Amino acid sequence: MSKKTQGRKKIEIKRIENSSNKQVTFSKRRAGIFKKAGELSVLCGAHMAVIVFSSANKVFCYGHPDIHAVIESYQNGLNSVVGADDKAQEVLMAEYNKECEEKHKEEGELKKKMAEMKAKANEKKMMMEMSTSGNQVREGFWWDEPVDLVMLEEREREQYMMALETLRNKVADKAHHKKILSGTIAETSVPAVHRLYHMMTPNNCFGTGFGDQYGNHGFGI
Amino acid sequence: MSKKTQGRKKIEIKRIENSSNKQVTFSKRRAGIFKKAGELSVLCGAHMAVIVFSSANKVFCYGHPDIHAVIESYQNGLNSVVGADDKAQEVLMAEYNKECEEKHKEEGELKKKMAEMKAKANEKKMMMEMSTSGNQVREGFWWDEPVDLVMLEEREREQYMMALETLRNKVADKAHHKKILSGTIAETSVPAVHRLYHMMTPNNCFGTGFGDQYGNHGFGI
DNA sequence: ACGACTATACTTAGATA
DNA sequence: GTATCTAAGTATAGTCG
Repeated sequence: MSKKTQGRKKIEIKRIENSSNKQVTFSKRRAGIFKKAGELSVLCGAHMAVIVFSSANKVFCYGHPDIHAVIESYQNGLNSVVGADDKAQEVLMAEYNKECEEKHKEEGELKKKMAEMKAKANEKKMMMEMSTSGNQVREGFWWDEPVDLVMLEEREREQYMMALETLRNKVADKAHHKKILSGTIAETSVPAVHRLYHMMTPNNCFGTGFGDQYGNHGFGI
Repeated sequence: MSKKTQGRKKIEIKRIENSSNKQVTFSKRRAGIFKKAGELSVLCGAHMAVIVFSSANKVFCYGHPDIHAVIESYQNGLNSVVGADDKAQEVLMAEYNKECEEKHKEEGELKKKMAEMKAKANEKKMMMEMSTSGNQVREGFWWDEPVDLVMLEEREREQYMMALETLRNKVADKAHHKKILSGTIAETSVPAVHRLYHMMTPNNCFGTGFGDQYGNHGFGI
């Protein structure tokens, strides 16, 4: 019998012109990279940040242990702790890493709670979509899709933000960590953007995305 | 005849305890991620930034079309251009993307020049290493290894910095782009770090790393 | 547009030098 | 610390529902 598919074909690494093909490839490969990033973080304890803007300017990101902290470290070269000598820095870093590990464990619980809240939001979103269009309902994982905070009831939204903030502050809100990490949650570092929403990726990702409440690939700024 | 190797074994995704094993895995997988990132950028025209800190706090990064611009976009949500309406923003973004493409082409030439300069630096580095130790000479690609600017003659170093800055400013140094991108090259955003050096990864990466001139995995800042 | 499938291309763990 | 090799593990291009 003949083969069911041709299987994977070799492709040249150059701009994909076919737009829908490009969109599919983007989704698949983005997911692949985030998975790899997560694995590297876990396997090697590497701190890292990945930010991806789709060609439609939608943002996706991954960070371990905390994307903002990683970016800040990158930008400051951990310079905010200058003054201490190398040994002191080493000690600080050891403590910091230890706490990151602890935080890692706590994520499990928080993720569950967040997942529940997201589920609620997604239900509402589904219902809205069904009532506004004939499109099929999304079935992907919650973390693959930005979730509109707008969709959450005010109180649920607050809970969600709290959960995020708590998680973030678990590590950040300590005297010496305040020197390494600064700012609180996204609102302070990502000011006044209309149609702001938050998204998460599988592991430890606190990112910020821009788009409209319909999930369009609109010009999301 | 028996098999030469066992081949790849399945591993659990959990912290690798064996330190040298971890180091090897880190290098391999980091390279893998950067390659994937480069492919995603090219295939889908995605703007992206990847920052990785090794557990020894060495930094590696990748950015397309410009890591600093991507980070800034992420942090600001392109907010610096607020005031304009959506349509105007769309036009700006189209222009911006177009210029990114142009810049992309110019990179070819600049890369050659930089490669030459790097080659000089590497020669010197090799000679130093040979005279100070019996270690074998590095044979990897120049972009895989941070290069000490210290190793460059003052004038060459200046050329190198100029090349980087020119490239960066090709896009950044326009009236409306000044609103989107800001700052110049690393020195301004990564202040006074001892033993500062620059590194590049295969595609369009302008990053900054911290370490000593011997490439040690010291506590790098 | 998205998910499942599957043959194939690609990545990589472990061993070795 | 790195480079290379190979078998086996994974990611994914194209296709179909």
